[in-house]
Amino acid sequence: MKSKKEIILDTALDLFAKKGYTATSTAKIAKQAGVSEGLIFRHFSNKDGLLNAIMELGKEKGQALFNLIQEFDTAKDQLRYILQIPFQIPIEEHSFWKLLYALKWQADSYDEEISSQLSVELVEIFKKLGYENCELEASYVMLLFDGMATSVLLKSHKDQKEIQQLILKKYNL
Amino acid sequence: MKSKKEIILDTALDLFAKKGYTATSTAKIAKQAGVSEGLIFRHFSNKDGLLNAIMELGKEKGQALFNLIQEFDTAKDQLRYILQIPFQIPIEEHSFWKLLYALKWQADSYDEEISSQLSVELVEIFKKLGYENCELEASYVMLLFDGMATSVLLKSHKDQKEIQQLILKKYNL
DNA sequence: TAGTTTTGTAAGTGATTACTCACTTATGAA
DNA sequence: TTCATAAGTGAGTAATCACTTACAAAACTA
Repeated sequence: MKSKKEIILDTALDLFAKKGYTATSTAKIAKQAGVSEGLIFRHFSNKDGLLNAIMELGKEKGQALFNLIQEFDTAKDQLRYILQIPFQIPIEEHSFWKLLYALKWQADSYDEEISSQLSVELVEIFKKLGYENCELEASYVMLLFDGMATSVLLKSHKDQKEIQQLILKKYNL
Repeated sequence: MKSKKEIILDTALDLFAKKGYTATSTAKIAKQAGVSEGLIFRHFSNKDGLLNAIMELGKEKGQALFNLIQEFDTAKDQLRYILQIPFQIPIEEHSFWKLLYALKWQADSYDEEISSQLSVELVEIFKKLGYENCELEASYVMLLFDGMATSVLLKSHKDQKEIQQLILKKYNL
């Protein structure tokens, strides 16, 4: 059984992802979570602290996805894995990724840490694959990665398998 | 000289793009614009009406960019033009596009009209270019387009010329 | 010039905001 | 049992929210 703290975290993530951070009041979170509003501030220093806790938990799950890159032996396999990450984001984690991507457009972004790490790994992969301008090709894939994630998180799900195939084909994977 | 109505529109766009729609109060808009808060509601029915007026003005400017597609004779020239649109968004229109992309992650999106039109044109272009699966290739370019725009609007400006070149090269343009 | 409309302001409105406070209840160790 | 701490509540707080009202200045029209 989930603790009330966990319920608050889940509910806040759900509402932040659906309605946006500023558009979600602590009163609404408390009501939907079935707890008193005061309890939110017992567990978290303030509304920002609640958001930070959510992003910290989500980042750990995201990190797990990226750590798997190293498990693949060849650069080709690693690239194939990276290019399909956006399409395999678990349903249960959709809210977190949606919130992460929505927050990118506000002042403070939470995704720089993760994305810069991915960028570094991509450069290494393209070096191994013998590409001319590895940094540039990595930047392109980062851009493609953002586009894929946006498509998965916002658009309909029907053509995604085909698009995924097309992208892998473009990199001879 | 700009009318106070125009100053309100400019100021609201600036703040909405920087801080987000819900995080920007009508009081802050009035203060930065140097007008009374009441004047906002004299010119616009409510805060949503103000946003709608901004998006309507911006959409016209955006439409002008897309209408230029038809000015090019060959499918190749049209595709070349489309692929560089995100890189040539005027500085003065950055706020509008940033707001448009930020709002995509909230409930109601304003960009479907524009993007669906672009999608249709891309399918036609790929038909003319003899591509196998034109709808799929168009979806891919739409996704790429989103990634490019995001990169231009949020990231540093230094590598963008090179990325633009790379993308054109990938389509033999 | 007189009358009408438009543009603008200052001071409000009730509702909602994030957050606090005093207090009660549950948990667990000695 | 006792005592300390953690978990939880409900009723507050001042500030801010979107929006309204009453009224004045300015601009247009006859």
